[in-house]
Order: sequence, then structure tokens, then C-alpha cells
Amino acid sequence: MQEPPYLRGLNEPQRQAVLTTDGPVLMLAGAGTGKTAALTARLAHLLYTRKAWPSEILAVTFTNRAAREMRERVGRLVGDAVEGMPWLGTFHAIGAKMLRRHAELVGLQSNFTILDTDDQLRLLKQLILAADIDEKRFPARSLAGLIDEWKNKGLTPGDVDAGESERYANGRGGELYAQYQARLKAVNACDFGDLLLHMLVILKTQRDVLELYQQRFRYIMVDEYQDTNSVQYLWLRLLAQERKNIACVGDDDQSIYSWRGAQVENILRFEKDFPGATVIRLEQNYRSTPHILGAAGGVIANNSGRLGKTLWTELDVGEKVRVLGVWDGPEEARRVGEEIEAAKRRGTGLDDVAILVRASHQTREFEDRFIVIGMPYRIVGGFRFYERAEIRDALAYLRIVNQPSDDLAFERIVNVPKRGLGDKALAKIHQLARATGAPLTTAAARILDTDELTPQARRSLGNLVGDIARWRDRASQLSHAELARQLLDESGYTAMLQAEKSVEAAGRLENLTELTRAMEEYDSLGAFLEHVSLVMDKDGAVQEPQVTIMTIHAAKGLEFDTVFLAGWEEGLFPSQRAIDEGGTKSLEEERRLAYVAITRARRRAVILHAANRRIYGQWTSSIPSRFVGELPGDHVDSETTMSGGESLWRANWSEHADPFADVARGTGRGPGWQRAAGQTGPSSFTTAPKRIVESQASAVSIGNKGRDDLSLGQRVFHQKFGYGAIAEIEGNKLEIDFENAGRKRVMDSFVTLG
DNA sequence: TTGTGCCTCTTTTTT
DNA sequence: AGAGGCACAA
Repeated sequence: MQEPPYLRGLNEPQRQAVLTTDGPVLMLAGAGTGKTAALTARLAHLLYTRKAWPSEILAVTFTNRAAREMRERVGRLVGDAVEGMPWLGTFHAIGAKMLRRHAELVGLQSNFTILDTDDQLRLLKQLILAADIDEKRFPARSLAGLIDEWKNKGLTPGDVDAGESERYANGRGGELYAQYQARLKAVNACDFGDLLLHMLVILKTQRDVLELYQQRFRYIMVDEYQDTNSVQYLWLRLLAQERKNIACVGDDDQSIYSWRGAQVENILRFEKDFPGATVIRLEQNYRSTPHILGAAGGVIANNSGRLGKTLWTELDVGEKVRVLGVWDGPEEARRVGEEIEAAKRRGTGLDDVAILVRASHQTREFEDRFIVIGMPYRIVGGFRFYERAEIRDALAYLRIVNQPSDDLAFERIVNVPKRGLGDKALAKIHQLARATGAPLTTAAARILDTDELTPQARRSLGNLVGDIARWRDRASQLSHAELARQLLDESGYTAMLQAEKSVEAAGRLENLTELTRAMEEYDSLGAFLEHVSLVMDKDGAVQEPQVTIMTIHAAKGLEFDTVFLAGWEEGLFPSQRAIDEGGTKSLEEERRLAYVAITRARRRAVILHAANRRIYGQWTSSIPSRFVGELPGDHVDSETTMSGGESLWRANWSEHADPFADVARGTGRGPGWQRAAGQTGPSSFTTAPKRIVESQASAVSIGNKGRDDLSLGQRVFHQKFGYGAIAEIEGNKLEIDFENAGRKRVMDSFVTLG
């Protein structure tokens, strides 16, 4: 008998994970052990053997990216059947889908709006103000954080006890939470947390609904189980209670989201929660070399309370992990740039290279450097497309057209662009709205008939109200993309950006064009708005090969041939906060982060640490991370560009302007020093390190063909810096006085004639 | 109502 | 350093 195609190439434990379909299954899958392959094969198996119809499988992931990937891979195995899988998606997408069907059970209408964090914060600020609480002492942000935490734990306002309530404004936390929920209901909206919490309440209180879903979902699969929080856990437990066919995949060593409410305990406790569970360990790693696994394993071994896995691989031993000590942040960026150029010459594609950092601000140093040397790069994360102000503004306009009662959208755009409708006018509209129980748009229309507003404000508001009414009329006749374009023009939004004439404004205009283009792919305005609320990312167009720069968090689940791990210094990684506040738990999470970081690499990993770094604008001397010290010696090579250790740094001072002559320097002996000094003891600073590497003077330029279209004084345009005039030409390097960015040195290949 | 200068704060951020 | 918030002036 021929075995089905989806089993091809799977190892024994993977097969077991695929074929053990019934009863609870816990799949402990270490980094790079092919868990997605096993998971998708399992899905294919369920469909192939007719154990379930596509619509009878609940498959949840955390990220849209993971959901997309799973959909694609299952599609490859079973073809179109995947199209019929309505319940494959993120927790939030699935929550939203269910909630729209049962919205009335929690007092919402099924076309409720999903608020973004901006709206949420604005709403909370209003409540805080109304409650006469000093927002300086008790910031809206912390209340938002607290409410989010409660929702993550599955607590409704009624469940918040005095002790919890005490955490905000002397015990008024619970009261404000209740008010917030009431306001959300009033404007027919909910936040991200509600998508899960409302559904949990429904499942808990409505027997028939629970039974409906328990019946429907013959099989449940959960990816990244170590990252589930309490609501998600409670959800799953309810849904799986009846059939108990639940398969969870995870890796306790990769739990890095506790600050978002994730409970590693969920995975540690699985066998207790689901008695009789089959536990399957995936330990064969297909991704990394033995040295990389050895280095990662050595670090993570310092954590306690692990379920424990031993990764092994059949791959060749490969290169050792390199630890590279440098003078300061700029040198770190310079060195990485040089290394990448060298790797490129050896044939490594730039798409195979990533730089991983602990905190997003670290990306900047690399960005600056890469612009200078002309290294193509992309930054993942940071500002996401749909979180940009201009996109949110545009969306708010669309929301107000789509949903007249969307008060928060109205507030957002009422004075953007500036229409002379400030706090005063808005307060009056609010007052009328409250008095009549009408939404803000209605109140705004009514207030025009009164003499509440100044003539100027009245005229301005009249225009806006008329505009909105007109757009609403057109909504039925025009495509929504076309509507968006007209709306942006007629509202004056486009004009506002055009008037600004800055590089940023030009970028914003482009983003808006991109937005309207993206809208064309959706059937209706409603469908598009649902997409943007839930899928807060944009699949960027594939283009030329680029180096990827991102945070370690963003890199989870990805892999690269060569990985640079920057900024392994005490205070940066592990972060100062983890050191100061969270105790062992936080430090262990940082260590897991280090583990995730190292295991992203297939063949080469380079860990960097700088002796000096500017933190909050202040030059600070730093010592290598304790995690550097935890790397096992047999898997690591250490180098430093500061030859001879500390004593010779002074010689370097003449070459660098010493920016912190007055900063007290520590002893230089700290957690990571032993490793950093090249496997020598803490007392042997005078011993020469294993290898001395001199920093190259400057980077090699790429694309060296000179240009004959450039001359002094020529006006040019640069992607990042905008318009400027050439002040100096030196080979293919230019000095340009930018109108907004000042004088910068850039490669000629990066400018176009302005 | 809008523009300004000072003060504070600063991790990570899948949804 | 750099952004965002807030109090005050025009």
C-alpha cells in the first residue's frame, strides 16, 4: 500500500504527531524541528481520511503570518479543500467571526467596530477626565494596560476585586473598567481583548452556543501553545471538553510574550489539564549546525523549570558562533556592514541575512550605516502600515461613512485637516449628543440649527456634515476604493499633506495611494475594514534582495542563513528593566529570547557587544551580556577589535573623540567578560585575545559606476532624506545639503535628479 | 483656536 | 536624542 503524500519525508515522531488524531496531544517542538510540517500534514491527514470536513476543524495561530503560511501549506497538500476552512486563523480573527454571529448576547450589534489602541486611549482619557482623576498621576496608558491584562485573564468588570481595582487611581480601576465597557457598548464597538472575552462569556453562559461549537469542532489544533494567555486557555478548554480532540504545539523554551499575558504554565500543565494526553517530542533539528545548537542549548540550560528537550542534528558541524566585541554602537554597525559585504562576495544572498536586535531603536544605527554604504535593507516591525497616523485618519473617514454611530472616528477626523473645530466646538457637540442620546454625527448636524457655535465654526462644521452626507450617498454607487480617493481629496486631507512639502508628507501621500490600491482587493468596505482591524500588516511587495533588520520578537518563527545578534550588553540585553524589576522570571524570559535569537541561524551566527553605547542621549560604558558568558566555550570563537583588552582602549582614544571623558568607567569585569575576553580568566586582561581584528577604514562601495549627470549644486532627491543640493562630489560619494535633513554623505546610486 | 517652548519618559508589541 | 504631552501666549 502506498503511503499518502503528506507523510513523505516526515520522521518518526512527526508521523506519530500526524497519525495520533484522537484524544489530547501535546507536541513539544524545539526550534527548527519541523513542527509546521507536522501540523500541516496532520491537517491534511484529517481531511484526507475524512475524519472531518474542512469546516469541522478549528486551527488557531497567533499571527496572521502563521495563519497564512499554514493555509498555503495545507493548500499545497490538499488543494482547494483548504478554501473551505473557515476556522483556520488567529485567535482574534476567529473570535471576531464567532462574535459577529452572537453579538446580541453581549449587547452588541453584529456590525460592531473593532477599535484600535488610539481610539481606546482617547476613550479612556475622556472617562478619566470625567471621573476627575489626575491623568498625570494615573496615566490612561496604564489603565489601558490594566484593562488589557484583566481581559487577558478572562476577568469582566464584575470579576475585578478590590485588590485588583486598587492598582489604578486608589481603587477606582474596576469602576473605570465598567464605564469603559459601557461606553464601548454604547458606540457598538469592542477592543481586541473583547473579541476573546465576550466570546468566553457567551460560551460560559449560553449552553446552546457552547454545544453548537463543541459539536462542530471535531478537531482542534493550536500553534504556539506556550504563548496562550488565560482567556485563550479557557476558551480551548471549553471547546475541547466534549470531544477532547485537541492537539497543541509549542516550545516552552520559546515563550517570550509573558508581558502580553501569555502563561507558560499552560504548556507545562497540559498533561494535568487533559489527562491521558499523548506527549510527542520533536527533537531532530533540520535548521542549524551543531555549533549553533550547542551555543543555544548552553544558554538555555541556565533556565530552570523546563520541560526539557535535547535537540540534535545530522548537519555538518559548520562554523563556530562568533562573539565580536567592538568599541561602540557605530562601530558595531560598521562591522556588520563589512561582514555582510564580505559574505555577499562569497555568494550569500542578502535575503539570507538578518540582524536581530533586542529593542526597536537599535535598528537605527544600522539603518544610518546602510544608507551610507548603499546596503539594501528592510526593517520589519516598528511602524506598521495600518498604525500610521495618515492611514488611521483615512480609515476614520471611511468608518464614519460606513457607520454613522462611530463617534471615535468622528472625533478623530473632525479637525483633521484643521477646520477651526477645536475642543470648544467638540465639547458642544458632545453635550448635545449626550442630551439627545444621538451619535456625534447626528448631533453635529443638529447643532447647525442652533447658535451654539461661532459663525465661523458653524460654517466649517456645516461643510463637514454636508461632505459626510454626500460621501454616504455615493457609497452605494462608487467602488469603495474610488470613494476613498474622492473622500481624501474633498476632505482636504490630500491638500494638507501636499502643502507640507516635507519628505515625510510625500511618504504619507504614497501610503494613502497604497491604501486605496489595497482596498480594491476587497468586496466591500465592511470587509476591508474588518481586514485592517484584524490583520495589522501589509504584505510588502517582493523586490531586490535585502538584509532584514528586526527585533528578536519579530523574528520568532523565521530562519536565516546568517544572523547577526547585536547589542548583547548588560542593560540592553538583558534589558535594564528585566534586571531591575522582574527578578528571575524576567531574566529567564530574556534568556529564552537569547535562545530564540541564536536558533534563527542556519549556518552562521555572530554575536556582537559594544563597550560604549549612547543610551537616552548619554554615552554609557557597557559590559558584555551575561548571556555571552553562558555560551559554551567549545562552540564559540571570540574576537575583539579592541586589541589587548582594556589597556589598549586608551590607545584607541586618540582615534575616537572620547565622548565620555567624564563618565565613570566600571571595573570592566562583569557577567559576560570572561567569554568576551577570549576564554581567558577575569584576571588575564593583558593576555592578547585569540585573534586581533582591525576594523576596516571604510566600507566598500557597491554599484561603483560613476554618474555623469551629477554636478555641484545639482538638486537631487533621496528616499530617506528628501530634496537637497549637492555640495561635494568624491567618486561615487556625495555630500548633500538636504533641505530638511541637513548635510549628509550618501552614495550617488541612492539619489535621483530632483 | 492654533502655535510655542518646556518637561517627562523611554522594551518587547503577533491581535 | 527624540517624541509626545501640556501649559501658556498670540
